[in-house]
Amino acid sequence: MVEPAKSSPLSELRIALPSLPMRLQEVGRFVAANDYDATTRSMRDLAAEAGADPAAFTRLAKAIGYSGWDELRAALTEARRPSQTSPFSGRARGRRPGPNSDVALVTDKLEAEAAGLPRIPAQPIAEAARALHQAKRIWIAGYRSCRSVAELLNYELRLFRPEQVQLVGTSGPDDLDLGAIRPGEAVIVIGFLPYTHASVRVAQAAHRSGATLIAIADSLSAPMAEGADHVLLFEAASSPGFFPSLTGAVAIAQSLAAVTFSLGGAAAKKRLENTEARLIAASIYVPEKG
Amino acid sequence: MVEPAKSSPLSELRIALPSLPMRLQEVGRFVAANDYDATTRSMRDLAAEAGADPAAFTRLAKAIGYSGWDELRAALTEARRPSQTSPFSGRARGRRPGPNSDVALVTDKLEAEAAGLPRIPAQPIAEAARALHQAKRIWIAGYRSCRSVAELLNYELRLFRPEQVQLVGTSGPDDLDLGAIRPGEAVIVIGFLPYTHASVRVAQAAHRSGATLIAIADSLSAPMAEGADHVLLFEAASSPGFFPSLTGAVAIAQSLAAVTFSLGGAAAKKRLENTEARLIAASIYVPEKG
DNA sequence: AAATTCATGCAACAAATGTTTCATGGTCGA
DNA sequence: TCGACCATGAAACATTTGTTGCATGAATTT
Repeated sequence: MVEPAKSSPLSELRIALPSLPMRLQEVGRFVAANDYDATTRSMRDLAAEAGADPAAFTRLAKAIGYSGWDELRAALTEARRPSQTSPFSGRARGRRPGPNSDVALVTDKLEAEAAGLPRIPAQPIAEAARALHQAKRIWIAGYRSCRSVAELLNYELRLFRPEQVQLVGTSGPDDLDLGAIRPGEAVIVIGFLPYTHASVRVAQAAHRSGATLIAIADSLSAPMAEGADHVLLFEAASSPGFFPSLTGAVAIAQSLAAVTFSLGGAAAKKRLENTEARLIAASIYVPEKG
Repeated sequence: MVEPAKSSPLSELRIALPSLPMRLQEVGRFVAANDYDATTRSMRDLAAEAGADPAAFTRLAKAIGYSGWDELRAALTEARRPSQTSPFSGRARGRRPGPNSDVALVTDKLEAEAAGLPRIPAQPIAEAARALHQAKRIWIAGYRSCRSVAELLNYELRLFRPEQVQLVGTSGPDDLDLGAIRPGEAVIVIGFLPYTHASVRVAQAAHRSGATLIAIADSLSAPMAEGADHVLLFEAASSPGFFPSLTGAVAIAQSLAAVTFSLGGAAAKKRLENTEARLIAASIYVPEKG
């Protein structure tokens, strides 16, 4: 089974979709949107639900290069087969470059990261959220790869606390912000090995100014976790690959935002709704189609 | 006879298993071990593989309380349906404010997101990575909450392909970049519901210019996924909380970067080492203590 | 305007599906 | 040992499945 790694039937479908007759497009979209039902229920059954002719399914399959609906369905079924977590397929060293080694790498990575998430301690997150809830103002700092996490947190918190959340270093050099930190405010610093000087400086400034310091880090001994009121730990090195994993940090950030929102109660909800209404009014988003 | 309150059909099966005739036990074990095939392939097909009589499957279904094999199969398929909300999500609704409810929210969120990661299709990621590997240049676009993912991807790819990766909209308005996209280049667009007009415009520009379009999205029917050469799906709505989850998107982004790096071979490794050496020389990082 | 191609729904077809019946062979109890 | 019972496989059954030929109507070309 050294197959040349045929691409997924769904992507074949999607590529061929625009060049198909209208009815076949319709059916094709239905299959793409309900591919699980496509693998389990019968063709006629699907046709009834899609409001189309059963023959259209056969024609669709042939149009994208299969001998018939049965063959397409078989391909979809294989594509959906749950990843066999065989102990041998895993991290067996001596992975040779080949069409399937990349897929194995991805599967390993996803599984490892999924395994890491439930190990994240929940209680400190809830406590940190309470601290955020009480803070008059929230500063967020993250550098290099962690900047993305900082921005995500900044974005989500601003949805319902627009005036009170600020990313460190957006309006000028970091130092301007560092001097502005006051007691009663909260500072979130995100970082993992190797730690940047910049993040450590933010943490120290927060500590000195008497603000609440929340560190999202990969270790209790991380320099920005020193003197922190809350340390939220994630596993950065748990997954294979050339780069430490940020999935855990993102999950923490989102949980933190979710709990803080939940603590905000009706007021937070109202402010979120206002923000969304404003975005819709500015036609930032594509209108949903029925 | 106290029925176990109709839990999963698989556990019903396991419970009734010991009290069944030998052949039915055999078949039952086969079904339990191959429940995915049980939902997709035909009864006779399974019988052939299990080395049993087709009738045994019908008898097994009746023996554990179903009207026939069809009904058992239907129950199995429903139990396996992917978009199924996790059994924990029921807690989310009737949650009362209390000291532990926040912790429960965090736990639920982390569990739900962990469950979503292995469901991410791995193959399309590997294929998209191959496309990135061959691309002369890589553009990355993401707006609003997805900007953080875009920046993460940008950061990681730049570690080993510094001159060839560019975030859309960093050096002026987006439109400047859109006109610069050429065939042979690759464009990555990240987005989920509600979709921003900006992301759709980038996708369309990529498509028009003949570049390879890679969409990281929550649905095949996302507007920026139309005409895309690769669509990488994640579940944005799978987890409780006020905001869709980006964990899946981040995991995809990191896997994509990892595989692309792996495809880059020795050259990529060398360039990554150079980059790191430069960062250390500039003393960006805090030196590790022994 | 006529001819042609093509998309599409309907209906008939052969093949495959799940179920049931029947004959067989084995086991247990009287 | 005989008879009742049950598990089991093979074959026959009605049903459902995927497919294909055909007629219709719209769109495109000549």
